Formats: sequence, structure tokens, C-alpha cells
Amino acid sequence: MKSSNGFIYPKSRVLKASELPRVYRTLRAKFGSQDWWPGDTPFEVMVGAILTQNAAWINVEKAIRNLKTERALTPRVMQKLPLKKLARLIRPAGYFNVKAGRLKHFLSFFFEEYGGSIKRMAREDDAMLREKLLGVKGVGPETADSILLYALNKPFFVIDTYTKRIFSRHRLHPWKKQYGDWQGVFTRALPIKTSLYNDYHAQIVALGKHFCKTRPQCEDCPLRQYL
DNA sequence: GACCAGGCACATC
DNA sequence: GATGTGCATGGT
Repeated sequence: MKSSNGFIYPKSRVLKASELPRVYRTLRAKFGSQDWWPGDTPFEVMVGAILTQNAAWINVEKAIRNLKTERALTPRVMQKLPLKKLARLIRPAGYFNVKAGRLKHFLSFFFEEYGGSIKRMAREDDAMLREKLLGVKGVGPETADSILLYALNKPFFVIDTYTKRIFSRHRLHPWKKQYGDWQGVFTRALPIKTSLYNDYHAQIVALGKHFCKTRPQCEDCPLRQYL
């Protein structure tokens, strides 16, 4: 199987969805509990979820550090911050003009719907909250689910590029490959449990970062046994 | 200098 | 409904 980065992967058997719990245990045994998301407060997690869109996390950290230095990592302060200044602070995260706008859109939503209160937001009905988040310009399915899962501890499984890449390689993918189809594969195979969804996605990212990118031939990939 | 990284909106077919 | 494109920095 040839990947987008040009490497030839070993041909895999078809991984079954019913094996996903065991795959998790394998990853967990290799990487240990990941204890995600890296963020001090729910608001920081939400901001990080927008900033990390198609960006390397190391660069997101720089942007967040800038916001902290300016004491701008609170809803009220960030909302008052001029768009240009916000863009300048988050510059290292890339697409800074776009993302500054997206943060502003999110803040408007956050204040209009919940008065800038995480607690009030968390009291919203789960499915309704997801719909509302998806209505915010700049918040797509992955960002919405990241916010729901990692900022608000609600059971929504996050699908990202790593997930699609890794499990496609093991030939486990939905017939249609839209976000919701992918999500269904995992939620149908796993118990609905926030802590599991949380750590499973974190394990996938750990795997994606350390193996499928830097060691694409997978001599020592923890999932090699499933090929 | 090319390629990639924890996406999304929008245009076009 | 699928596919293509713009957005942009910083590391490899």
C-alpha cells in the first residue's frame, strides 16, 4: 500500500471494527495513559482546538504562550482584543488571520448563548450543543468534537487525519468516508465512555506522531501485529 | 526548496 | 455530493 508520503507500507489484512477495543489496549500498553488534552482550563482547550486546525501542535503552543503572556487567554479579554492584535499573537499557529476570525466567531457564540460561562455551556443538551457548535463559522466536526470531549467531558469520539490514515492502512474504513461515517465505526465498536474516547484518540495521535510519520515502514510499530 | 502538520469554508462541477 | 482551492507558520 502506497501512502501520500511516498512510502510503501506492508500490505495489511482487513482489521475488523470488533478488534478496536483490543487495538486500544495494545496502544495503551505501549504509550501509557496520555491524560489529554494539553491545556490548563476548558477555555484554553477550546482555543487550542481552533488553533490546531491543520497546524503542528508545537506551533499552537507558541501561540498559546503568546496569549498567556498578554493575559489574553480568558473569554472576556480575548473578546475585547482587536482582531489585528489577536491575529498577531496567534501568528505562529499559521492561518492567523483566518483563525483570529474563527476565535472571534466562537467568542460571540459563547457569550450570546452562554454568557461566557463554561458551566452554562456544559448544561446544554449534548446533541443540541454539537449542532450549535457546528453552526459557528470556523468550527467543523473535528473541532466541535474536540471541544465537546476535551473541554466539556462529553462522549464524542474525535476523528482526525491520523485516525483516517492509520486505520485506512489497516483497511478498516467506512464504506463512505465522511467524518460521521468514520465516527460511527468507532462509536459502534466501543462502549460510550468519555474517558475511553478521550484516551483512545490521544493514543492514536501518539501513534501517528511517533510511528506512522517518522517510521512509515513500521518495523517496530505497535500495531504491526494487526497487519 | 518541497513537504507536512491533531481543518474549515467556499466555489465549482 | 464529491472534489479543488485558499489560508500561512515553522520544523524536517
